[in-house]
Amino acid sequence: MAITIKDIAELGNVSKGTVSRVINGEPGVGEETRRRILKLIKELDYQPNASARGLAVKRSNNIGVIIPHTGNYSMSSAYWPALLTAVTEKAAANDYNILLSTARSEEDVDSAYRTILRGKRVDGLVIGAEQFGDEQLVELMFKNFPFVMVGKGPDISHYYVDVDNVGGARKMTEHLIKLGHKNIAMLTGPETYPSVRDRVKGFTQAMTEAGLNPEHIYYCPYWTEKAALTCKEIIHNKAGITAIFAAAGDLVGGVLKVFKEEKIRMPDDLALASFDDHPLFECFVPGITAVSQPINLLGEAAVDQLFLLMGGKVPTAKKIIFETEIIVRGSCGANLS
Amino acid sequence: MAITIKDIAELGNVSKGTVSRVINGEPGVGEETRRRILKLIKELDYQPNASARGLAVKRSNNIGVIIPHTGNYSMSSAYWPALLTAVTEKAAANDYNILLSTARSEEDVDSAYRTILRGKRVDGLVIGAEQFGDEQLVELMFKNFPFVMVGKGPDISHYYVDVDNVGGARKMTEHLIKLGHKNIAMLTGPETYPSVRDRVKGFTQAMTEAGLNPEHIYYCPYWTEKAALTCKEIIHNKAGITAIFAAAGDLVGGVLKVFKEEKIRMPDDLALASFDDHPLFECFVPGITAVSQPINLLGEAAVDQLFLLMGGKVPTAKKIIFETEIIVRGSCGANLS
DNA sequence: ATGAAAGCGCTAACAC
DNA sequence: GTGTTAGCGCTTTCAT
Repeated sequence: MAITIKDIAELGNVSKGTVSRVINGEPGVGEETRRRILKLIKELDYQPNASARGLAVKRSNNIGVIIPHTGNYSMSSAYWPALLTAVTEKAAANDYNILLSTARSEEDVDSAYRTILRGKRVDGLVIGAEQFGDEQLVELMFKNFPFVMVGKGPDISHYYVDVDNVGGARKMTEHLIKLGHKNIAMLTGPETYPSVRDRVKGFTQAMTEAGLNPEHIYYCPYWTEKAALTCKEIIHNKAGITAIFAAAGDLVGGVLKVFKEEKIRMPDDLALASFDDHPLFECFVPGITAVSQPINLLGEAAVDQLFLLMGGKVPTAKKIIFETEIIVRGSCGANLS
Repeated sequence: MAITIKDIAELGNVSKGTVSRVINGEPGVGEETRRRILKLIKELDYQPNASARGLAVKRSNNIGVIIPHTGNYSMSSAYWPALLTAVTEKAAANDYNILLSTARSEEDVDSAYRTILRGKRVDGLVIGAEQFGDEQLVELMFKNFPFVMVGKGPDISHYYVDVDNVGGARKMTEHLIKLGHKNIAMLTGPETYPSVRDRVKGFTQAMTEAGLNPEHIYYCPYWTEKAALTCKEIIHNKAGITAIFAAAGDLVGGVLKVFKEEKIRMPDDLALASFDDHPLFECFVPGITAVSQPINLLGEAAVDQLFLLMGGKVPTAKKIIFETEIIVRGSCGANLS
């Protein structure tokens, strides 16, 4: 039988109330008493029961994380795992645990939503944008439940953290242009995603400003096989394209596979740039130039915001945007010294 | 204010007890009543408070997962994210949530241990082997706390799931030998890890049986930079080595980086094989031959075992071992049709 | 089939 | 400074 606050109280010849005060570091306990109880707690290796405490204070000390099904062998991007790690660490530093929910389908999202959110299992939520539908988001907002999104959500304006997708895509496109590419194709995710739209915007801006025509934009689900198919389309449309900007880590695998199959050499036959970096990218010959996102910062900022929200405070900023960095490698033709 | 069982009871003109029975699908409730209460629950969107229920039944319906810090951009392996996904899914299917703890250091492990395990936050634990020290494992066993390890733990004999590391390494080594390699170096993890020892064993067996000398075994932490350094050592020791067997996904990045730097071509200059597959491996030219582990199965089996343990049952097998599969690509010189 | 009531382990308000 | 007590929302006997 596990040891409870009552046991400690009896053994220490004090009341449960006093023990509770000691546990929570509250004032109003004699120095000697406190020391004695603390010693007892340590000796008996007592830990307060989380459910009981949760019931009493109406807090779970858990924060829920809802992200897409990741770690799947079919995903070559390390984005979500990295984010999860950052969030978990930051939460742990604040004495919060992570309740995880990975969602593959719409129903998963909904069931995650029900089990995790309801029943006060969590005090707040970090949600991978694109995971929730508008209705659910609206419901959360309506209930005034604390949550922050990672990545800009649908249309709904709520607290979120994100990278500067427009800027990142723009910088990369400018880099490509500077290297002499004029006919650049953009391979990107589903058109409905705000992040996709922003990346397209950045691409379009850079192209237009350089007097080039951003006509080759290919939307494609984040799915290797489909990316490969779309890549083939790009290659075979004979539009004189010299560079492909794969605007998401998950798409790069598909492109690389096609390059391999069709013996396309980077950067001479075709240049390749990625939005999202991966440790293996620098192992390719040439290395794959990529827009690198500060995922740790995203995760930490998300948790910071969430804690503010959970504390009933109003964060100063509704969104927190981080800059990206281009990691120049050889895949686009840069002259690497 | 959130709606409680009391509200439902009053609105339904029944007692809380009856509502409780309905919620939990227990018998002893009239058909009409049950229907009525169910309807009410749905209408009011009622979800029982997890803490309260946990307190009453002494179960959290959470299972804890303790794995190494993953998703880190410095890790090129998808092993832990994939495992986490599988575990989460399987748990969700049984109405259990995942409480995550990623541990970077020894202290992290200990704090994870304290916060998660104690206080009945979780009813059981899935632990990435190599995460816990012997003392903690012993403590868990002593307390008779249900847990299963993924990967064989230190010396302690407890329930675990794993792949056949000996067999996998052996198969890969035989593959290498069949392709004509005689002087093969094994680059592997820390010597203290049971999985490492098993892989070394498999390698040694295959070499010895072929009349070859398994003398080139290099132990190295799972850390890209160190792997690169060790790889250079292998290359420069001029022992006439023709193939490197990197016995963990995390090491492959280091090797590839060196290959790139030193312009070593696979498989002619040096062959490369990996233990652990990754979606990007097939994108390299040539593709990287790898031992593929059935990570999903591992995760599911771990949860299955854990549920048995949690149910007070004694699983029929103390360990569950899965076979690996070699994915032959071009990096070792195979003649790909 | 259903209600009443005790109790799970803790916190918090109030007393002294 | 410390004890007492009343819940928190649920399950679970035990009556009826």
